[in-house]
Amino acid sequence: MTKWVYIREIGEYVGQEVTLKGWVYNRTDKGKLQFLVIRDGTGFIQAVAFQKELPAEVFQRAASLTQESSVVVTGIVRADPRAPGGYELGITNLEIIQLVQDYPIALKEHGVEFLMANRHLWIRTKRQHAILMVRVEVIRAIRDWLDSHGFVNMDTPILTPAACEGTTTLFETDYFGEPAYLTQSGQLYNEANIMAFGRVYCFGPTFRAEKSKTRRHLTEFWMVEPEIAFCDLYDLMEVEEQFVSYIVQRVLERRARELEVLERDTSRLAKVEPPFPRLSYDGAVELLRKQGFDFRWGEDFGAPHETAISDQFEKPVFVHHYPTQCKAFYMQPEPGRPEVCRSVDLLAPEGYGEIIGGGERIADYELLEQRIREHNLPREAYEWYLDLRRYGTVPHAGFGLGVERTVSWLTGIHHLREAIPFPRMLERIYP
RNA sequence: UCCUCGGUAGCUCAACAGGCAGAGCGGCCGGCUGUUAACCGGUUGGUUGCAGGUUCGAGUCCUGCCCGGGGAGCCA
Repeated sequence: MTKWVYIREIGEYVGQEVTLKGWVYNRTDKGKLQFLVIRDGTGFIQAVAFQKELPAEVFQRAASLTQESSVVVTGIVRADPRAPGGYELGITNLEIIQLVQDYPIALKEHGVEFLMANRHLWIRTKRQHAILMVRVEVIRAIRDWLDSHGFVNMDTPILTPAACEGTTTLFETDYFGEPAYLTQSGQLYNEANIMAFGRVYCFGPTFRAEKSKTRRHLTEFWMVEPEIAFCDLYDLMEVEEQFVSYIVQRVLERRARELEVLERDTSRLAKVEPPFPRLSYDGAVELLRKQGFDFRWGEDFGAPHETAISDQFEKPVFVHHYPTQCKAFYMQPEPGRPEVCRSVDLLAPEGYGEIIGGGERIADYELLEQRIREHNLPREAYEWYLDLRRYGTVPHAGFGLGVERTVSWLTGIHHLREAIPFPRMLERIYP
């Protein structure tokens, strides 16, 4: 029995006979010569079967293979410039685990509806595999950077008793006869956690029952939310630009092959290093008006506005000091100018929009209590949150980074439904 | 919720002004020792989203419904 190896490490076995276990991605029939593309989850490799060099039944099996049939292939690894990837396997034996009939997805063009209905199979294709491996790297980079910069992972509940931010729609569920809601953010709990642990982050799925039907929205998406005690708006922006730059450079370094499969132009990504440009909301409004937008001060930016702003910069751009009225109740107002608050969003280049939202939180008990009243929030649900300002309050800040939007930007894909294995969207919960 | 585009073979799409429902891919059969979503020849394949209506005749026109794409608002 020859050694079972993974395609990822095939280059280490040139000249040796090895065994691969995987699936037939495609077959090209040349009569007395068969080209098989085998995938095993770690990569793709061409395997070649010559009729002359094989027992008749082995060649016959190779010639009978259909797309996505599961196989165990043994052969000699050789470097060959004619093979995609530079290596190929000269087949010496082949066992079929299952011969597949009528695999639905051809390696041709398909429509969105068909592909989404077959998402469980679509993820096997090269392009989807590459996108999801970039996602893997983004998530690893997030954890590595935070873990090595004094943050501790302190996860927050998914089932919550009340809205974190009262405005957006919540998914309601039954909690032993009481209504409970799927979380929209772990931030409020993070604020409790920093008073115990200093620097924390939570990382998990987030749910928004918004009836949004755009390329930038999912109803279930993943968000990492760091929160820092003794931190103001300006400290926060420095953390964010270090963090995002690390993620980008790490993906460029370790997922170059995947970005090549995706034909991503990486020249702009390579420039993503601190510092990022900083633009106040006032400055952004001025910039928009210069470009001919009829924009009223006090409104939040829509997608076309975000794109117009980020197009002016090569790197991601911070927009800070939004009007207090368009941000959440806990945002710290700017001293001496209460109509704006110490919030900051990070807009990705190339039209990928807001990937981070965050800011400095209100530390003062009286002011926070007043805001809860102004926003008509149920006081009793926030009693524990007010305790954080009663017992040792400190200036603090935090942010949330959307994983799928970040992956979409880095991979250059058009729609973020491809940035998660099984997207949950409006009117779609299958498969 | 609103605006907009669409639904025809397993898939991607044609079908003029209402007049025999077609092609490519896939599948199947045959050919080829260097293919890269191979190529060549043959062949198979249809409740035109659903329900009504107009008409000698409807994929095509009308009404309602269902499903999907793109966008807006809101947000990461």
